[in-house]
Amino acid sequence: MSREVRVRFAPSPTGPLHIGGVRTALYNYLFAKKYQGKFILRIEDTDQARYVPGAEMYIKDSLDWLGITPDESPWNPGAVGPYRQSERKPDYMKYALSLVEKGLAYYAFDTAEELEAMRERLTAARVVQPQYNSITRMQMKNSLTLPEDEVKERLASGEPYVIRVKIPRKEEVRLHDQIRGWVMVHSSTLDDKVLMKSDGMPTYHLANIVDDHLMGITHVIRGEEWLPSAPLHVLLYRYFGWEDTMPEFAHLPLLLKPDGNGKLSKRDGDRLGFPVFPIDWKNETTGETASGFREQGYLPEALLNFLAFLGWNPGDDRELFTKEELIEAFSIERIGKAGTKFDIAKAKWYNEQYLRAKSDAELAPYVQGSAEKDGFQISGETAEAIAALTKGRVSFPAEMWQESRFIVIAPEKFDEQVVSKKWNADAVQVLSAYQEKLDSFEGQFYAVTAKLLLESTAEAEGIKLGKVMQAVRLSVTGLGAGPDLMEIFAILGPQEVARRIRFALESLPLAQ
RNA sequence: GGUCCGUUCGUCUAGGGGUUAGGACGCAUCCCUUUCACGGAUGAAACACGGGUUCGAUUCCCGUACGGACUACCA
Repeated sequence: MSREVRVRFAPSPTGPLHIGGVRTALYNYLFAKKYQGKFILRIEDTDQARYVPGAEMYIKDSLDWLGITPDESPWNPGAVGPYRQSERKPDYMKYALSLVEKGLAYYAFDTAEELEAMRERLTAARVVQPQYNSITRMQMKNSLTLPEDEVKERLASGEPYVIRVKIPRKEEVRLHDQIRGWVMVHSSTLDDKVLMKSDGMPTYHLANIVDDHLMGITHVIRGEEWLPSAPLHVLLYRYFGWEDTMPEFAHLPLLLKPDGNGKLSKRDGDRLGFPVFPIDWKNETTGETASGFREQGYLPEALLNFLAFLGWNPGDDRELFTKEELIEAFSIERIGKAGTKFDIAKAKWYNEQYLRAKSDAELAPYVQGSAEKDGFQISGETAEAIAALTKGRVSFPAEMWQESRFIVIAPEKFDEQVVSKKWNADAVQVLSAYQEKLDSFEGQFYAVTAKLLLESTAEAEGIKLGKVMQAVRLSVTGLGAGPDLMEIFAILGPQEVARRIRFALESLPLAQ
């Protein structure tokens, strides 16, 4: 009988969640849902110095926006809470001490200066990797080297100490990773990592193992940056006697910068012209805002789809997946091994696909919102018409309004390049006649109606419509290019079109 | 430096001992369009290198190169 699948996303609230973290969360979510398991959010706030207020809510808001809401979290706790490590503080010392009792960990009293001196001494002695390990620990101040009485005395006097894990001298540590297969590391390359810090808080390594065990985590899906410390984690499971329920590991390939080298970092923010955060993040100390995908106009379902394909693929040619389809298709076996460069052009393409798939009614509020920011109130009807006209031409919702604001705002200036090239006697002749016909027009004014009327006008004047078409567009929109002109006429209505044409005729006298 | 991980078109990737090495983004050309886009079609574009193993390696093995992660009382 296999256990219920339980996975966790465990960010530390040290700032805004970056997009790589979002992908990790997504993969965890997809995996959990695929197997009808639970997706847990655990806040790893054991580093008091780096704690950033607001980061927790940012994480929650980001996940909510993308629809990858945890089944258990600080905000909807399950049975294994609390879900913030700072609130689980008493547990960790207990577990660390159990290791000390078993002789698998020890107290260490070395000061920062002493540690630094040790590293310098080792470096001077040409030791390739100066570290606190099975060899050097015998020259340091710890419960392995100090007399028992002195250790007790130091502890009783309240002297600061840490608890370090005792890594075996010679041992091959084997670790199975679902993406990379078996990974072998020799314990001699590992150091005696700190488990409990002198402030009484656990380090990531201890807290992570204890919590994953206590929370019944079955699969650890996390970034590749954790692979080097995974052998230590395996060792800890063994030391605690939890090997039989040790989770499966899957270390995800990293998200890389699109330019140059290295992993995509928070600093890359707006440097590269695209966001690396899911939603806007305002830095309270500097007052600066790092932009997010949401505010840039990315639709959550598009970003989700894009993110899923960064390092994973379904094995066939399909690329457009709803969240439900992703859940159905997802598997750890199909996650790639190599790092993935972040290509914003593809994200944009996904956004276009999802934008076009939306109904005009769904898009209307976006148009109304943009208009309002611009200082205009427009009706739902107009907004829908604009959406219909522009959604196939743009990448982001806000561009629909930008593409068509001349519908609401009559042009006062005209594109000079188009004026000089296309504004001529023929155009003036056709437009003069057309505006008169529009004035006397009665009945429903559809796009085809507008077109028929324009065509017959040009014909009556003996002028090829194709020669003056751009001038017609110019007179009504002020521009040389844009959405289907006749559809625009239909939205404006005959009177408004006629009025604009007259304004253009007055504003643009023909040069003699 | 050390340990670990990786390497198919510019990018995301499929594939896998014998293939015209497939798709997508982007790019180019053409078609559609009385504009610009959308859409459609076509095209250019890749198995890092060197050794093995094999009748045959892009695919398996080893090495090299290159890239990346880690190397804190940070996660």
